[in-house]
Amino acid sequence: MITPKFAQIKRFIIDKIKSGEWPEHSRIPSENELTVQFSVSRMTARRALTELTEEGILTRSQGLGTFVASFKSQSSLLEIRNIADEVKDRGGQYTCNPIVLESMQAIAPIAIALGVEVDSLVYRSVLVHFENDKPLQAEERFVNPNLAPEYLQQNFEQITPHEYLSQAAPLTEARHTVEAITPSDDVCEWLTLYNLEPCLQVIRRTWSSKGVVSFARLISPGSKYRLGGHLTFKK
Amino acid sequence: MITPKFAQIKRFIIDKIKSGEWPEHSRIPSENELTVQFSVSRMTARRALTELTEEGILTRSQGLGTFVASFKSQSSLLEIRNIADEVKDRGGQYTCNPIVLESMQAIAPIAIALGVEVDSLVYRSVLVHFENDKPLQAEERFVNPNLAPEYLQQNFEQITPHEYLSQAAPLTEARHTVEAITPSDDVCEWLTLYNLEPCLQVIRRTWSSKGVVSFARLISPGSKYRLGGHLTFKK
DNA sequence: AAGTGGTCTAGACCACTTG
DNA sequence: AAGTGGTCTAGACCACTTG
Repeated sequence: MITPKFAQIKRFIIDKIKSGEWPEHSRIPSENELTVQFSVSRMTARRALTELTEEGILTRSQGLGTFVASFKSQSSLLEIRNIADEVKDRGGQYTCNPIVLESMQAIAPIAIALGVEVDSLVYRSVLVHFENDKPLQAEERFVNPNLAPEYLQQNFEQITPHEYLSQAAPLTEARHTVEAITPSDDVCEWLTLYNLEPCLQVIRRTWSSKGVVSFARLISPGSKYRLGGHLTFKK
Repeated sequence: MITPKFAQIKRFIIDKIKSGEWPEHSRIPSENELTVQFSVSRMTARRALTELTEEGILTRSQGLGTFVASFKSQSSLLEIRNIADEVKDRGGQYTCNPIVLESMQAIAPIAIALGVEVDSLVYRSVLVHFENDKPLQAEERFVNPNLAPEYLQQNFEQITPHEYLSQAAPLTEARHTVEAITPSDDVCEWLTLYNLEPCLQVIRRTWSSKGVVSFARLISPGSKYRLGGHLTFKK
C-alpha cells in the first residue's frame, strides 16, 4: 500500500472543499456514507474525519453530522518562512555564514527525532543568518540523509537549508515548539553574544511524505527577533 | 461509562511522567503491554498513545517504542487556549491569584492598542496563573470598558479573563507577537523569580466585531512554558 | 425510530528494528 | 525470530439530535 486509505479519504475531502464543491459550513458525508463510498471500515473513514477535525478543517457534532469549518480559522500563527525572504522583505541585506557541514553518528535523541537508527549517519549543519552584517539567527540542523542525500554538497551561501530541503523533499507537515532560553556557550559564539541575553528558540521538525526530513534549532537574540501571528475566528 | 478507557490510560501515563517514575526520554510500555495491563483492545491503548503523541507528551518510533518527550508545558501556537484548561488537561491543579483590578487612564501606547482615546478610562488586571501552586504565567491585561463594561466585577478566581471576555464579546480576531525577554522587576515579583531567567512573552490583541476588546501581556518563565504548533501543508 | 458521531473489541497483515 | 508501531476490518453498544 502506497497511500493509506485514511489519507486518500482526507485528500478527497480537502479537494472537495478547495474546489468549492463543499462550501463553508455545509454538511459533508457521514462516516457511514464514506464507509460505503470508499469500501472501508467505519474506523478508517472515521480516522480521516477525526484528523481533519483536529486540523481545524472540519467540525463535528454528535447526532448532527460533520461540517466544513470556516476557512478563516485556518491561518497559522507560525508560518514557515524562509529567513532570507523575511530579511529581504523588510529591506535588509541578507547573508549567511556556514560554520559546520558534516556527517555524524546520530545519538539517541536525534535519531528518534529523525526517525532513523541510533548511531546511523546523519548530516549536521550549523549556520548563522545575518541581517545587515549583524547575526540574526543561528541554525543547527540535523538532516535525514535518506531523504536529502545531497545535502552536504549544497552551497548554503546561495540557498538556505530550508529552501533546499523544500525542493528536495516537499514538506507535508511541520511541528514546532517555541521557548525562551539562556544561550549556551556555542550559541553565544555563533551569534557573537557577549552577554547572556535571553534568546528565542524554535525547534522545528519537518516531514515529507516519506518521513522526517530534518530537525532544526533556530536561535535568535530576544532583542532582535520576534514571531508574529494572526488568527481569525469563525461565525 | 463516565471516563472513557483511553482517557484513563492517558491519565495513568501522565501521572507516571509527572511523578518522575517515567523520566524524560525513557521508554514507556508498548501498546501490547498496555493492552494486557488495562484489559483493553490494542486500538484503545493505541488511541491513548497517539493522542499523547499529538499533544507533544510522547514520541514514537516504529520498531523502537514509545518515549517520554521533554517535560515543559506545551500549548498550541495555533489556537487561543484558556490557560486553566491547558493546565487541567495535563492533570495539573489550576489556581489563579488576582493581584490588581482597577480602572486607570490610558497612556498613549495602551490607548492606541485598544483603539480608545488617550487618557480615557480603561480597565487593567494583573493576575498570576498557577500550576500545582507554582507560578506558570503572569497576565497583565488592558480592557476596553465599552466592550466589557462589567469586567471589574468578575471573580477571576472562578473564571479566567479570557473565558469571561470570550463570553462578553465573542472574539473575531487575534494578533500576537512572541518574544524572549529578560523579566522586569514587576514580572519577577509576580512570578517570584529570584534570578533573571529568560521569559517567554506573548502579546495578544483580541478583537470582537465592535473593535479591540483587550490587549494582554502573558509572561512565563522560559523553563516552565513553551508554545507548540503543528502545521499541515496542503497541495 | 432512524441517523449521527463517540467509544470499543478482537482480531489481521504490514514495515521496521533489535537480538 | 520476536517485538514494535502503522494500518485496517467488521462488527458492537452508546449518547445525542432530528423527524
